[in-house]
Amino acid sequence: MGARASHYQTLTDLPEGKARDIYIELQKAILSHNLLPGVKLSEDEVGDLFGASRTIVRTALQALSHSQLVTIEKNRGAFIAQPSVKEAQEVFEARELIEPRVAGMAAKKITSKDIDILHNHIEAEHAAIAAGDKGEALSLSGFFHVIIADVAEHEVFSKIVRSLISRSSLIIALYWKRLDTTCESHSHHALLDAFSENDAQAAEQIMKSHIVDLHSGLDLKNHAQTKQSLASILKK
Amino acid sequence: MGARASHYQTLTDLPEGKARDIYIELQKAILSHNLLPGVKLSEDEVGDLFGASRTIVRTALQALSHSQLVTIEKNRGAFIAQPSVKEAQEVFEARELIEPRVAGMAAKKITSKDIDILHNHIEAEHAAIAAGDKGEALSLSGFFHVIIADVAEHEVFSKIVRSLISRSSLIIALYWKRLDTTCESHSHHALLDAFSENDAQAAEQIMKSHIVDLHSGLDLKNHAQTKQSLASILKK
DNA sequence: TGATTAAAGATTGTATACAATATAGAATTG
DNA sequence: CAATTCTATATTGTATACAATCTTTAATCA
Repeated sequence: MGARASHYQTLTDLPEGKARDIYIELQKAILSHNLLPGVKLSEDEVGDLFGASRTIVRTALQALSHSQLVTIEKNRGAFIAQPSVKEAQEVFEARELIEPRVAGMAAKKITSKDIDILHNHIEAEHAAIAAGDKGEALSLSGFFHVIIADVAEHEVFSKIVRSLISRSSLIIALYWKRLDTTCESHSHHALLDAFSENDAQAAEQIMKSHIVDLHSGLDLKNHAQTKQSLASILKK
Repeated sequence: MGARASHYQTLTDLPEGKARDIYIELQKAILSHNLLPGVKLSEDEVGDLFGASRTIVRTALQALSHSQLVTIEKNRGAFIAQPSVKEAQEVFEARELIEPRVAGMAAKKITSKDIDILHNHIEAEHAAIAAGDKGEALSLSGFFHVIIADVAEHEVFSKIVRSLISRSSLIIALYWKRLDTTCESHSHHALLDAFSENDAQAAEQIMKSHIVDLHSGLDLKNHAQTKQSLASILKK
């Protein structure tokens, strides 16, 4: 449970300060589907919302743009990114290559403390589902993968995985076709078992099929372009 | 030959304008080892050099920071990044996983026009070596890998590869131990052969051992921290 | 002399004013 | 009435002024 908050942190290298705070808040809203693809992030609006000047807001928005969660169009402004079908394919192809390797590395290094964290994480996910908070559940299920990358203690892979998972959240917002988001828990439990036994090969295998399964849950024909307002939602 | 310039472009999503120009110029200087790890990039100095205001310079520096070519320290400024030994290891481990896959994909999609481009690229590399321009030669040899990623037509992998190769340039500046930088040409030629025959497996295999070989050319014990001035060099 | 402190200078952090551009609405024209 | 042009408004792009912080130098003290 307590481990969750910390995982919103590190997609960005922004130094501490308001810009970083804004980055993290917006990221949180995006990953939990409170801000949907296509929504405009006006500099003034964001600035008013967080009590920051446009200078600061721009720093945060540019950082989000570099993380590919936001698209900045010249003279038009910043919008929540809308990954194309091709990008969606590619992101999951990349995950299918990289995350199994990372899971294997994690299996070799994992400690009992890490296993506890992952276990608690799964429980938090269940709690969120029980509470009907789909966005939070989705966000948690993504961070499960991030924690694994952290366990592997490989910063380069970890950053790549973070980026791919963030983008997956946008992709899921646009293209997810299944009604149940809970089906994944099975894979996550299976992973946990493999980790407990330090079985790198099994972890790798399970992760691979887990991601293939997620990939197959996308409907990559539908183009669901969205549009909606901002301030109302962010003020949780 | 003509293909070269275009490959300095796309590590950044910066919209066209001065900030992007500055980004590209600084990147060029970094990748050709005209700006070495540790060098400070003062906002005023860069601004004077390019005739831009600090606002613009900061945009460029922040973008470079997100590409991990530059490190920004709060209240201290921007410096050319100095990858640690651990980061160096990790970057090459990532390359060993990702680039062979990308090479395999490229082998399946490559056209005769692409092969010409790669061929010309190798010749340009030779020419640079003959002209004694080591920095240019190194830069070109990195971009060889980027071109392959572009041939694979996989933007997600391509961006990752670009990022890893850029960082490799910094790593080589700090840790390269061999005297000959030309040894690689053999691998590049071998790759070209595999591509010509659309032999994905061979391409994958050759790329893997090529990167392992590059990795082994690093001395990951020495810490060579550098320091030097700026404006003199950038004014080519 | 060596170390510590204090002041001066230089550099980055932030807010804001103004310019350039895009957007939305009104007026005009066929 | 539809389409287009024009005008007013709102939004982003950029430069600059001022504040906060760090760095360097000088001065002080043991």
